[in-house]
Amino acid sequence: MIPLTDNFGVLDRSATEAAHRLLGCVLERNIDGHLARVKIVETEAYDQTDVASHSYRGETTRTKTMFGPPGHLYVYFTYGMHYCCNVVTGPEGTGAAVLIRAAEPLEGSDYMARRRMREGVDISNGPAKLCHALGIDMRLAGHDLHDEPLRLIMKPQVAAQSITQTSRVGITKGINILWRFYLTGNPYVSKP
DNA sequence: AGCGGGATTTTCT
DNA sequence: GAAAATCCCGCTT
Repeated sequence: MIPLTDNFGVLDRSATEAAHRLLGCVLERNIDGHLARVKIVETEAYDQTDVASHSYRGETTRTKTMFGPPGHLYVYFTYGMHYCCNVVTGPEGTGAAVLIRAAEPLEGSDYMARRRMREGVDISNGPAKLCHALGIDMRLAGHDLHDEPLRLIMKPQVAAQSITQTSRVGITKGINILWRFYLTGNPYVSKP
């Protein structure tokens, strides 16, 4: 049954607002007969006005998903071996997206630990670790997060007082803006 | 606990 | 040709 209101509507906002709202939301991955569920605990915002963003120089083959509708998945391959995933936000056409940097396993942690060949926080305390744990690669590039096998389940907004806001990680440009958000004290945050 | 380098490929200068 | 929205291993304190 189709819900009366599409709760993905909150993603049709600026990347920074959406980055707030995505904290505490759940990613549900169906893979290989397993169900893996994780809670998002760390995010970063990017948009076309931002020198650190892949969308800064406009739409390209690589970044076209970022300029598409909110609620789809922008996946990129980096450092020759890692994948990272972003949720596209709004307004559509502005090249805005939120990097999912870390998440806390809720279900299927044994399966994810096996994929990662690691245990505990090392399962998913980083953007490439999370993608490895959930089996996210270019096959899911542009995927609509309403649909199987990877769904985003929106949750109520987390209280502002439990969110820490800092500079983003791993970039050399745009370090002056505080577009990284995480759940204060959560052990799965990549770099507290 | 902290630093340095290697892996490995896409993208831009 | 070099940097990159990273991770892992090994060496040094």
